[in-house]
Amino acid sequence: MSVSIREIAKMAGVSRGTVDRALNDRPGINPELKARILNIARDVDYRSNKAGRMLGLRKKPLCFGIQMPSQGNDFFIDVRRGISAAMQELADFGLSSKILTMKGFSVEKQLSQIRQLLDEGIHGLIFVPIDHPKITALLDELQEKQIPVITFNNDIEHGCRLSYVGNDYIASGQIAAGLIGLLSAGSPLKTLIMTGSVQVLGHNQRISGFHDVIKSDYPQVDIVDVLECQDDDQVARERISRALEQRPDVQALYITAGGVAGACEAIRVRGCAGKIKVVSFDLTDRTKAFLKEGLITATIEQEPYQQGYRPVKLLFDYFLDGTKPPQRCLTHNRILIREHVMNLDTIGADVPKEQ
Amino acid sequence: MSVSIREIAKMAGVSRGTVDRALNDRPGINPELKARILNIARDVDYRSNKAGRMLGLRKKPLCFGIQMPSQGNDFFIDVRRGISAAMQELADFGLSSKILTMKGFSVEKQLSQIRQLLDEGIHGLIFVPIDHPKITALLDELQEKQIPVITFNNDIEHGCRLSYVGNDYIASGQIAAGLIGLLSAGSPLKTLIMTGSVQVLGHNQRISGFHDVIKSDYPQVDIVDVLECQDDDQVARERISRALEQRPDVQALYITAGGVAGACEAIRVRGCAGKIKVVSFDLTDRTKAFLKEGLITATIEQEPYQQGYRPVKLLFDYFLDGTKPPQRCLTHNRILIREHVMNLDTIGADVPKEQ
DNA sequence: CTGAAAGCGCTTACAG
DNA sequence: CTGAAAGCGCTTACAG
Repeated sequence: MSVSIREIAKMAGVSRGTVDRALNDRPGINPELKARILNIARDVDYRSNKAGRMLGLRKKPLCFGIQMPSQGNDFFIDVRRGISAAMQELADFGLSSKILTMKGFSVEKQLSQIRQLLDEGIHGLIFVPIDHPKITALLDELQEKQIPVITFNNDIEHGCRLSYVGNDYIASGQIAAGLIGLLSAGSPLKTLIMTGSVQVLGHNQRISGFHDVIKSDYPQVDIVDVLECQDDDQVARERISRALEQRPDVQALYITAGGVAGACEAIRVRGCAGKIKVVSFDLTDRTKAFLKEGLITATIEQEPYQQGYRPVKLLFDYFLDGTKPPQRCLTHNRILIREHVMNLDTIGADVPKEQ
Repeated sequence: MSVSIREIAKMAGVSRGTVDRALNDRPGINPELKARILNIARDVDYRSNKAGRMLGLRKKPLCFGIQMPSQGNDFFIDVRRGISAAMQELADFGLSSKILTMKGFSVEKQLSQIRQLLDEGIHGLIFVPIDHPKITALLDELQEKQIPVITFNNDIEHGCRLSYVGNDYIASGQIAAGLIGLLSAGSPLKTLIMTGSVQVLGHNQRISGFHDVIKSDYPQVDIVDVLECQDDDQVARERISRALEQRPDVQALYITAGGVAGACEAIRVRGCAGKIKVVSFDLTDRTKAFLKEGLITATIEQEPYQQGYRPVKLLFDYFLDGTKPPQRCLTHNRILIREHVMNLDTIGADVPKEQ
């Protein structure tokens, strides 16, 4: 509980309005006076009180725009839970949001949806960027317009945003390799990789992180092939089925992205359930069922709830305080095994579920 | 953004003070009038605004008492980080705290420290209870005095508290069993258990959860013995050393509590590093080093930061809103392997570390 | 360029 | 039992 604006006004012998102008870089104040006030504020280590600002916010309520490729993608169910929770928590402080979603990754769609949000009037933007020059250009434009941006789930290589909340794809690939290594128990293990698309940076990073660790620490693991399934279950089913036919010696499958259900079904049909070790990512309802069944050995989850919750909170705090979040807020790579999902209780205190 | 108290006052044709008396069960109001006001509030779905209440709080600032056995226990380092973060976040709303800590588990010490906190004047209590009738009795007394309590890290069987934040010890034992089962790769695995104390409920639950899963799902795993080390590294070193001498066929060690460093040193001295699979709990600096070395195969962490952060937040919200938290807020059982700790980045977005 | 007033929603003494 | 006023810290029009 530090000093209030009122006390600084008293010390400087001016009105509270003038102190406010000095502290918040508002126009219309004598530069010398401003400097004097800022000095006093620094001396007494003034920090604006959140409760006061929060109440004041209701006069000019904030609105955030959110854009994401969540349609038809179960991963985003928990993301949306996180967003809703944060919005509910902050609704009392006047925060509202406009959410636009799309199916799949289309640069044009993303651009037009963000334009729409801007037209409708938003103070900040939260979205899952596609790594494309047009999006980078848009980010530059937003910076000009003083609209802060937080990316989540996927980051953008070049382009300025306040922060990124999400997975470190290289690290998650490394952890997958560590798991496969442990599961090998020191014996040779022929491993197949199924990836979503070689065009997607994150998928490739999950392969390169995996590859590096296998090469340096688990030489007994032999990567026999890398298949692509375009995140499509049907394609995954066919490719995996064919691969197992051609290579009956495959003992492990590492899936970097989508197509998990298709791959698992192919394994089951060939009678290999439980014989082939499967490591996947994320935890959809289908993945959960395969874990219970013992078909998937382990899955690595990336805290989707937090990926929705945190960006909203961070952006709000930025408006309230000017608090700058870290450049990257990495979510934890949660290894989940059968016993995690057999027991509903073990969800984690940060992920409230409906009771 | 719902209606304000002012609007309800207008609808009821009374003053705001009267509405306040009705809504907050304050004395001195005509019962009929109160009922009428409450009806209106229900009709318009009135919810008090947090920002308003938060600002009002500064007149009668809240103070929480915190008591825990953190002295000389590295597990509590992250717990304290979580507490500090929550306190800093809420300082603007007038919250302060008094923290008393002890070394080990003494019922008398715990009682006297809590008495001291009560004497100094606290509005709510957060602590790690010892499961003992005297503590249960104290909880009853606190309920009489209307002082809400949140337990964390350890719960108390009988006794009323607002909520518990911490591990589900049975579930964590089950997950440890799942890990050992996977590491066995289907072959027989002679496994030794080292526990802290057979007097401690949590330690026993970690054994029984482990036992149940092994029995039903991994019959190839053979539990050869259960040793006790009193959470003491010296004792652990000796017991494990002797056990390995007598039973050179041991292939895995499951450690339910403390003494991890002692046990690991014994394994290293006997030249069994990497040959014996070790599963432990929590992540101290020493555990981290053994994971990097490859001596510990996996450790199960229980979100210590959240165990400090959440209770403070939940108790504050309770005072602000009357929001009742769930009976139990379980923290996630995080399986950590070597690759998690090789890379500092993968900490998790909910655990801000100093950069 | 500066000040005085009103307001955000809720609570709390103080009058009546 | 009820009301009118003042205040929590900050912001924002409106005067001057």
